[in-house]
Amino acid sequence: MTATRDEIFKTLADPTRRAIFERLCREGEKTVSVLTTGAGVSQPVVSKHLASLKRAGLVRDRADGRQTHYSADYAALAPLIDWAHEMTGFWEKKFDALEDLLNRMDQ
Amino acid sequence: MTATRDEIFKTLADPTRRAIFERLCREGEKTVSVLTTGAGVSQPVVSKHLASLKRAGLVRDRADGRQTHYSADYAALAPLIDWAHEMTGFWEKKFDALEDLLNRMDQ
DNA sequence: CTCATTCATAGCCATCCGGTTATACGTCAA
DNA sequence: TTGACGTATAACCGGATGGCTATGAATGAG
Repeated sequence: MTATRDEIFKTLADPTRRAIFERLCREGEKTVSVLTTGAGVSQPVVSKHLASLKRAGLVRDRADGRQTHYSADYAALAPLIDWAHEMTGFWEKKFDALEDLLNRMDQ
Repeated sequence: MTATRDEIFKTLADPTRRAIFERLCREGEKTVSVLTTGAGVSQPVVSKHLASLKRAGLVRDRADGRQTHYSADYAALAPLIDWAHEMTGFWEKKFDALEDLLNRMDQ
């Protein structure tokens, strides 16, 4: 369930897979056949990528007769955003420390 | 120079490489030999990862005698953050659209 | 029932990639 | 100059992975 940061990064690293996820984000719920048109790869490949995305918690699937509807799970991006903000946060800390130092030197 | 989003994702996908970047973010500038201690891999591997990070614009290097100092370039994370926010943004738009629809049905 | 449709899985292959050791290159010390 | 040190590169290897085709499984249509 709780996808690791590593899984999320690895899953989004592939351009084809990221494009599928991006399309689900932009256009909402889509079936596999619809996603296959315009994906540039065969249907089995799309299914495999969707399975990866699901494993990483990035998409949900909903069975409906013989077709499966996939949709993006936006909340799954939170760990990625948090990590990035944490990393840039270290920079701000250093900047603050420098500022403090300069202020102290000023006095 | 301007690293593509794909390069950034691919570069950060590897755990070892991401750990090196993370350490540079947390602890600031470090030499290759220092980074090698605790990296869990050999020095050539660290050098190769640093070259990848540099290619993606995630780190800078500074030559100093026979050692090379590497440091994180925090600004390089911006495309990643922007992309993630854009993706979640589509969700908010849909939410707003739903809200609008409900409001209109209410009238 | 029969056949088409939709999707997932299996099996295969080529390529990529992260790891290794060996080595070359440049720099500082003696 | 000689040798030790720090780093980058070369050559190589095994495993992971993204693509394909073929096929199976389940459902809907006729």
